[in-house]
Amino acid sequence: MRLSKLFLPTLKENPTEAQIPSHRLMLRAGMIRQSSAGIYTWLPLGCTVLKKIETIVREEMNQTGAQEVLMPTIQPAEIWKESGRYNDYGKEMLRISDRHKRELLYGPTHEEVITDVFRNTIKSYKDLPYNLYQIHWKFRDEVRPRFGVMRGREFFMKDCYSFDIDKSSAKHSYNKMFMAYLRCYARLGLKPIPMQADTGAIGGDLSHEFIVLADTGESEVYCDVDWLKMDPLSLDINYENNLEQYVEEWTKLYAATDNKHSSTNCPLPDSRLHKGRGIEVGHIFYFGTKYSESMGAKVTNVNGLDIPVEMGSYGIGVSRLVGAIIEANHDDAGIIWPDSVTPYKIGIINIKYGDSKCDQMCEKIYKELKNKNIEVLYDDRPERAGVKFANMDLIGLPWQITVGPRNTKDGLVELCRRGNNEQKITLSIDSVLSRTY
RNA sequence: CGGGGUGUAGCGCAGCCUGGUAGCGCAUCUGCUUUGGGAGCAGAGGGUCGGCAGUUCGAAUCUGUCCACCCCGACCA
Repeated sequence: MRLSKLFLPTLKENPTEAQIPSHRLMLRAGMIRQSSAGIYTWLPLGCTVLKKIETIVREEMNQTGAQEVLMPTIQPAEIWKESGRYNDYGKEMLRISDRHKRELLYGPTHEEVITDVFRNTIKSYKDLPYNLYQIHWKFRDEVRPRFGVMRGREFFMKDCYSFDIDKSSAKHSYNKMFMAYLRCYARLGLKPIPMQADTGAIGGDLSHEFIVLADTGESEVYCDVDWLKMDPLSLDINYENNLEQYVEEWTKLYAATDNKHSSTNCPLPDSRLHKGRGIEVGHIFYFGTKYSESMGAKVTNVNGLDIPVEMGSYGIGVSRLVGAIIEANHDDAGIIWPDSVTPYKIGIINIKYGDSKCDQMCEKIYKELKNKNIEVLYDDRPERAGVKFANMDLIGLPWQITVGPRNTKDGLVELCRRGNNEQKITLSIDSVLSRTY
């Protein structure tokens, strides 16, 4: 992509409304614009990152055998009355009515919709288990939206719902999600820590929330220093096998949020206690028959008896993750994207646009990298060098190739890794084209 | 939902106390100079001062009311 063509409205100054780094940087880097409180338009740069995260989450979900669906954003109030949540959910649920005065709502979550589909179609234990997921928009009318996309009212979420015939099978479904979540976050360049959690409005008796560590996170987190060494991607997981040992491995180390932690109940000596900050980016629940019971989602078991199906639901805040990743990866100059989600892998800075040597070299590098299917953003604007450096640092592409008159005469360019700008290396155009990024 | 705050050009702000017809920096456009970390000079365009009502000869400024947004707390992916 040529920067001269890209819709990228960056801001030099900090917008006053943005208080935390991710919000500030997303606005400044031209990723989002606010539409109203807690509701955003995603501009090309932000949209690309969102899609990248979505793809990783989708890949990991598919690996577990979960199947993708799309449910409506607008739901009938009727099914919520059946489950008993229509009144319970409170003002966070946006209630609307259509021209016939029928009661509708903009879905804050989808247990009711999926349970409704399930009960109308699945009748036998032989069909189970199923795990169905979707990745799309939800709306919760938060009293106080804040922190940009980290706490919006409209948000992009992966939610999935498991259906099993009995408790042990349901536990396996839960464990699959548990492990898949660890993998998702790790692939996004984050350090995930699962923590025992309250089940809140969704209900149930088994639940974990996933916290990622970030210095500017919203809540304090206390955990065993050994968490920092854990790497979910090093595990070779077969989702067909019993995953209990892995889950145990990943829940035995101490971890607690500040409202559950106190120096008196903490089992760790100070030397092993890591105190940091974290952001909640996922939550998984096993809630048994809470909805299947109230909504009559029953299947016939091996003995010919109709029994309510065992369920769980599992959420990942995809749009929130964009903010969380930035919170965990930025410096004073801007964002530092992890390779897995960066909107472009390489930025080419043409220091002197209009200089035939610089232009030619940039064009060559741009075209050849594109031919190698590397996502590259070429700053071909007739701007001053300082503007281009500042912009490239702000949008945080992991690699920067600088082409300037100092080096073009010798056929050389400079390469540096975002975050290590002082460690620029000078190399030939051939080696910059042949190396792997 | 309780408490606090802010709405003036695309962004950041001053002006308001003490009413007299709107200003600064950045951005944008034009020209010249400059050219390796958000350039300099000269010029230009852009605002029904959040909306409505009132007081007044006259309202960005005073009064009332509504709206929007932000911050702190309680709640959440």
